Amino acid sequence: MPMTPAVADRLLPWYDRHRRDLPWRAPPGVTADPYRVWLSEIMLQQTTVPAAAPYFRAFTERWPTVRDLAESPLDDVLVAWAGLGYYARARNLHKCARVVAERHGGRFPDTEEALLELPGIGTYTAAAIASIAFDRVATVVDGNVERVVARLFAVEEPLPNVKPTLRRLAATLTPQRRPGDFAQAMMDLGATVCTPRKPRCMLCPLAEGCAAREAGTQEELPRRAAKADKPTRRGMAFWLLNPEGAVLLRRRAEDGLLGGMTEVPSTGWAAGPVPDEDAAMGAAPLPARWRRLPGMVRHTFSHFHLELGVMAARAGAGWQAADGFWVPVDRLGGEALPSVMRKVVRHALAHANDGDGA
DNA sequence: AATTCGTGGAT
DNA sequence: TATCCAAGAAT
Repeated sequence: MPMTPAVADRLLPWYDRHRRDLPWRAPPGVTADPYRVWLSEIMLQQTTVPAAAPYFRAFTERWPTVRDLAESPLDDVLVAWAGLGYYARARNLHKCARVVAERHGGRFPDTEEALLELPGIGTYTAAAIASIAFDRVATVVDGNVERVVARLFAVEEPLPNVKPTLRRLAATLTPQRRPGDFAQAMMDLGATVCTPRKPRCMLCPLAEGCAAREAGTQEELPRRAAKADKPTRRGMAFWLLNPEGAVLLRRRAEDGLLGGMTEVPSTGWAAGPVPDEDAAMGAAPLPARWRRLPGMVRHTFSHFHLELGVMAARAGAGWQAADGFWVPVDRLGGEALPSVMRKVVRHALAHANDGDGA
């Protein structure tokens, strides 16, 4: 068993020496802006630091305060979030900003309990904001902390079932002083030293007393239950270009996969083969001289693979689709196009001149 | 309680 | 190429 009270006493000095300078971090000793802490924590949910950093810079430059964000239309937020994934985060981010602006006077609540009531803020994020922005004693448990704790105590039971146990063990480590720094130190340790593969135990301030290291199981912990394999869904997308050089797009449903985002019209995505050209016609946004482009767009979502065939056609002047809108190809950067749809755009443009596609 | 929800880098 | 997985939340 590690000497739990000593963990923070060893980790905080390590943090003071190795603390990473991340875009959302205030200088040492300076109180963090709760808005920036909140924004970064939402962006970092299931997302790497390198992926989130440029989005964080763009958001804080464009929306310096939570009120600025609250006053912005949701669609602008979705455009800015496009490419970062898990788009419910962006919808909840906007919703949360409005709640904070309208019901909390533009200031984030300063307790875990109150933070938990806000959209998009769960147990992890509430604890992170409370500790980092408000110096509240809170147990912050993310994937890094789970890994560090599982190794420190040599917990053999697999995730995710063992999560409650890991949380209880983490709570025994949480210090009364500098809880925010301790939380960030645990996460930094997990990100840079106690890494998923090849942990650098020689550099670890907690190596002494680490039960997994003593048992030699540090590279095996934490164990994880086997994951279900991803099925493959397929569909056909429709690339329709009008005489002005604009492409037909539409908005996805507000909820569910890619909710509220912009898409190239397509058939549904389902198990089975890519629809043949005749079958796809029934789902085409408009009748036209549709032609199958060579190749396929492949993309992997959180829980399934997608293979998308692409058909292309030219629209006549003045054509309109019931639920679609036209966007000039050179202005697609201003649309809320998720990564999979940017792949479709790239594929269509790449093959636009293979025959009559363009 | 088990599913759903993205993306891209590392290995 | 295939798999893993990263500062999780909502339902």
